[in-house]
Amino acid sequence: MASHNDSQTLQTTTTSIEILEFLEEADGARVSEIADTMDMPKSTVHGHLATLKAKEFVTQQADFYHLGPELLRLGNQVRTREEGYVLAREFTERLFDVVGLRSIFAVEMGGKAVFLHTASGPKMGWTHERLGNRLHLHNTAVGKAILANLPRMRVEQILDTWGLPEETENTVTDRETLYTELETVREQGYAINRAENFKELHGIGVAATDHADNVIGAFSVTGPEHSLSGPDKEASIADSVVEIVNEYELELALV
Amino acid sequence: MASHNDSQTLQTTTTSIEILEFLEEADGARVSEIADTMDMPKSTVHGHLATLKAKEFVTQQADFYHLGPELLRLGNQVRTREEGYVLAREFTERLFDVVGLRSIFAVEMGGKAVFLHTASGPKMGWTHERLGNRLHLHNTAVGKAILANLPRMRVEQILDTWGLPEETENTVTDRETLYTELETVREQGYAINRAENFKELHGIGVAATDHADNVIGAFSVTGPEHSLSGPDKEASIADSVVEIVNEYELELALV
DNA sequence: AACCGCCGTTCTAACATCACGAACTTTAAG
DNA sequence: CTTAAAGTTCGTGATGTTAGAACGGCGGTT
Repeated sequence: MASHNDSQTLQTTTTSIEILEFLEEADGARVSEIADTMDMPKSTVHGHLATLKAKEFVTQQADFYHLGPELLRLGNQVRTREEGYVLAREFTERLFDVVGLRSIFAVEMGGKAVFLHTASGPKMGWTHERLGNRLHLHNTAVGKAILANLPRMRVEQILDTWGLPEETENTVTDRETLYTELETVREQGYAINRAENFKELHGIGVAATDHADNVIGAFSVTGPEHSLSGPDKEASIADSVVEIVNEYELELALV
Repeated sequence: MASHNDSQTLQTTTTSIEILEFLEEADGARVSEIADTMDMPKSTVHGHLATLKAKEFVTQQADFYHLGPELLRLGNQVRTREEGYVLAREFTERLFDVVGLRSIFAVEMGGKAVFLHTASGPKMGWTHERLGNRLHLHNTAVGKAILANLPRMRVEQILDTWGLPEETENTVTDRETLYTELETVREQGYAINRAENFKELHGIGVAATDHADNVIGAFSVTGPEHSLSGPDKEASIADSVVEIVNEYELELALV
């Protein structure tokens, strides 16, 4: 099963992780289901599951395996590593209360935007399952807000790594165009996503920085075009987001 | 480095996971720090980190490694796997609003209580970092509430696995005593923790069940003795918790 | 400015360990 | 009761992992 491996990665660990990822999308599974789908012997799968179970990365309920609590514990550390991350939860909720649109807080990790908090009405569904998801920075509101506050060198590095993949017809795929847009973002204090990442989904994002102007992350609100567009509407919503971010930065400075 | 390993677990995966757990408690680390502490060659550590990084289980910031976003994504699935888990977030908050004491929602996994949601005031601190933590069922309010609603056979199985470790002088360490207490829990509809798990920390827990009386999890409020004790106080707080749980169960049935 | 030391990364060879498939056990179904 | 399907255990051979040394890069020091 070997073959030309990428550089220097351990196969056993890789396989274990792939099993975890399979369990995630399958929402739990049994040994032979995994073995069949991933084309491995049952005994191999069993060995991996036994190991993962010992560390509580998976739990077993009578022949059925699920992702386990230790993943939740470790994953939660990602969200609570920094004071600013924790505080952002409250302000994400507050942002939703004020604007009434799905609100998120995201940070940059490895050149992508990672969702740490989301808030939306109980009936709006699909809020939770996106935590930890990664999106590109060049085609999202949070992403552009963050990029606009990063040193030019870092931005280039990130674009070198990930490029500017076109995900909708509105995606900016040219560096120079992006650079001038980031300039605009710095001037007006907020970034806009006009369905550049997902069809019909618009967003307004604002970056939050600490006392030394280091970016912590960014807040944004998203919704269908009609809920965000119109010059006055856009400006007024952007104002609300900026205001929340200001309060957030203020409170963070006090801690 | 081999030696007498537990049964049939894969060492490579185990090592990778141990590195993750080290990163969790150290709040990030560098290669040689890990190598020193865990007594491994740097090259080995590097190989593990490279693998984990490729899967975004860790992120790298200039020689410094942190837990990565994929852990958050997978961990979050644990919290959102079932409808009832997701709905519980809102009711945990609501419980805190009503009672004003630190509130939690926990479920049973592998015979232990796993924290899925917590709510407390912004200034009460230390709420977040406990998600995913596991506590015993026999010495916590949520745990006893859950046990009281599980079939006797299952309870015995769990006690066989974990025993009844004594964590404070108040911990119930005798099975028969526990069984009679569970009987009381069923009668009065709520469970009490009188500093049986952690010094001076009391709690009141109530289990939530679905239409077929299967336990989904349990809500509880916790605080220092004086905030919960006194016959009338205890009863009135318990009433509040029960009421929240009733509303929760009702809404869950509607979905 | 050059040296030195520390740290991360790459390389290679040896051997421990993991993957595989067959045998065994258990559970469910007909 | 028989048969089937799924989970688990076991042994062996091939592979991938480990360990340690060598390399390269970075920062501090004299």
